[in-house]
Amino acid sequence: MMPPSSCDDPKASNACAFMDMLALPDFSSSLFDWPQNIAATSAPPPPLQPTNPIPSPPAGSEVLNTPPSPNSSSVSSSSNEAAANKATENETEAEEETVDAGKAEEDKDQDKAKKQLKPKKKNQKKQREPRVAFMTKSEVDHLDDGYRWRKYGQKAVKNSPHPRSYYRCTTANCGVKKRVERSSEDPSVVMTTYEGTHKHPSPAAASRVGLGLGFVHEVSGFGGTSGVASANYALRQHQQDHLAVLYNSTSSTTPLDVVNNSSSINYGNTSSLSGFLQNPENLRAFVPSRVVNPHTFLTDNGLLQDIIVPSQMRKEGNGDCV
DNA sequence: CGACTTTGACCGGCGC
DNA sequence: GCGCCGGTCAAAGTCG
Repeated sequence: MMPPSSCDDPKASNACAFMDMLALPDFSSSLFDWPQNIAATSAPPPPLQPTNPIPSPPAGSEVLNTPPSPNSSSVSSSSNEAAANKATENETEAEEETVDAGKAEEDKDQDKAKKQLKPKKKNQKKQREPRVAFMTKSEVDHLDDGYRWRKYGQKAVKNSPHPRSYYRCTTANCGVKKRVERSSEDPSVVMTTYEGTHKHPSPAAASRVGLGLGFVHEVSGFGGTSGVASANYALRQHQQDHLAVLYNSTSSTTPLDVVNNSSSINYGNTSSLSGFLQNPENLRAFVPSRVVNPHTFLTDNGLLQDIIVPSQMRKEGNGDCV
């Protein structure tokens, strides 16, 4: 079922590739104390811990990159923020209500009422759940990431012939959500956004002990790991060979990190998420303020280590890994 | 029959 | 204030 994990994959130098492809500023000497020879550094991932088995994205697709559109930070956060906040509120309330199982019925009714009347609290800009997004090249919209999702909505996307689908983790008390939409430029590209953190093991992971579904957990400081894990999983699963962008929308519009796996896609229109990401300038501008601590990244077997970066990609930027 | 999808409606935020 | 838009709900339909 599950494709072989690529943890032990020789694509370890992804971190390096990551930076290269992004043509990021020289973080190695400024922001952080980047490890030398990242490529070499990405040593074999330590035994994965079943800590936070996170989701895993897709099966049967190539992870490309994410879609935060430059102008609209829709994917990443801003525009979604509002709704997200709203949602969060609802979720929070829901949780509180569910505390008392005996009131299940009542809650239901209340929920309804809530929805209809919305006496919601205001000025409570709840913190957005950590979000991670990535693009994959796939024929299927809903990629298998190891978790079970229920579709709860679909909306037409402006300026795009492809609708956006909304999924929620079916596990009780797990508020993780996922948004899936196809790129308007390249229909073969699926943009997936994970929001929130799973508080339970992945069903798939359960039967996949040792597969390495815990690494994402190591990427601390991101504010969340589910999405990251999912993305990682996806990447691993599909051995994508494209650009993968992961960002944490928790912090407004700053992506957590961007991982480039390839440059085979050419999005000319920067007004689109994909196009935006294709522009190194954009990436550069996006990442710096919140670049993930390389140490965490590399030494903890974080994202990069899990994200597959084809050798061909490693030469995108400067070519050499510091 | 339960789980999941579809789909139209609703709601709140935001920009004008 | 109004309209647009993203996100969510929930009834109805579909599927295994």
